[in-house]
Amino acid sequence: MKRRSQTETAVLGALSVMPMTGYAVRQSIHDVLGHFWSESFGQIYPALTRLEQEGLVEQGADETASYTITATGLDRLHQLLSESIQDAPPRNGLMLRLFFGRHLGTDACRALVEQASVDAANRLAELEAVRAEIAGETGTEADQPFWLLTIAAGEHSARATLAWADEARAHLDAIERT
Amino acid sequence: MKRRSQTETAVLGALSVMPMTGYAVRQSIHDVLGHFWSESFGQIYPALTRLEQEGLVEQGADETASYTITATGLDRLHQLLSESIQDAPPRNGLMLRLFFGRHLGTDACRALVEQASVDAANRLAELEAVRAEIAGETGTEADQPFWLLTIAAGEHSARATLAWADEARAHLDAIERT
DNA sequence: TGTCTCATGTAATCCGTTACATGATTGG
DNA sequence: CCAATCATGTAACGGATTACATGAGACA
Repeated sequence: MKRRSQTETAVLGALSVMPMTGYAVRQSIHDVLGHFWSESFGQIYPALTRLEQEGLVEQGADETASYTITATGLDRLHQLLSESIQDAPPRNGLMLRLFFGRHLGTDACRALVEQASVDAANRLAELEAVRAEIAGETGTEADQPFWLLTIAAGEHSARATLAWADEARAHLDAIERT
Repeated sequence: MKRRSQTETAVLGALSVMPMTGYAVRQSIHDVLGHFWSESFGQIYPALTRLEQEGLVEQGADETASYTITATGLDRLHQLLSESIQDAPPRNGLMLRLFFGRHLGTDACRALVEQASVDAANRLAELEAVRAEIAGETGTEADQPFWLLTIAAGEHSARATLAWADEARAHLDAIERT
């Protein structure tokens, strides 16, 4: 089973919130979904062209060159979202390094754990900022409860990393004492 | 800055534990590191050829066709592990769907959350099994503390997912009642 | 004898990033 | 007026999966 690109899902999703230019699509995915998703211009612009050819989005002929999602586009979005999740194979660089940590040394491992801990703390702060940002938006009230769902997931994940880092620190000390 | 493949790191790492065939390299990465890393044959075999040409691994000319890591190979492994982590851009299919959950409907979202919860519970069980498996191994005592470090990370992550799922269930109920 | 696992490899294909190219508009 | 941001695209490149092809040995 070949795995299909999910770029069009993300683009249609972004346009389902409000009409936007391609640039703004990238912007909003990066800013709001950034902890869970990413798209590059090299994907977004060709995708928009395809979507327009299929009549799923329309480029506002008015002064704003924004794209608007059509009724068919909304149908398609629903359909795409319903498809089974295809997860990318895991590739966790931190875990790869720690797994072979014997060859890296406990000090370097400790540094990696510290870095992960700091990153998680930053992520927590950013998620808090995003939460505040979307709560202040108007016109997206119906979407917000779902957005908060994903933010909560990010927060749980970040806090889990912090807790693990504490454990790992002690663990590494114990390794060194043997 | 172009992003280099980390396949050779994974392969050298696997061979640093014990000599193996390419098939067994894939096997052990899949079985033990499976929650954090993955490699396919299409990557492993060409990588082994390259590594052999560079003198980082040697194919045992004896009856076993296993590859053995050389002293230079160990140096290279250390060096590769020390390089800065390059994280793949995030692509979380579950979060993408929940984020646009308004178009998916609360019932479908609930099903996604349930699935994630079940998956996390399974992951927890598998990690427990891996923990038991490696604890019983001999000849890998020096590596085991580091392996346990990664297993702990997986467990924290899985438990965080379970906790989030509980929260999400309640959250979705609240959405529906409005 | 036939199927399953072990074992090695290659070719097609695609996804996605990065880099490059270009231009309009805004604001200090 | 110059820099930064907004805006749209394309081409090159590389990484990785998937599928295909092949064969040996085990074992039932």
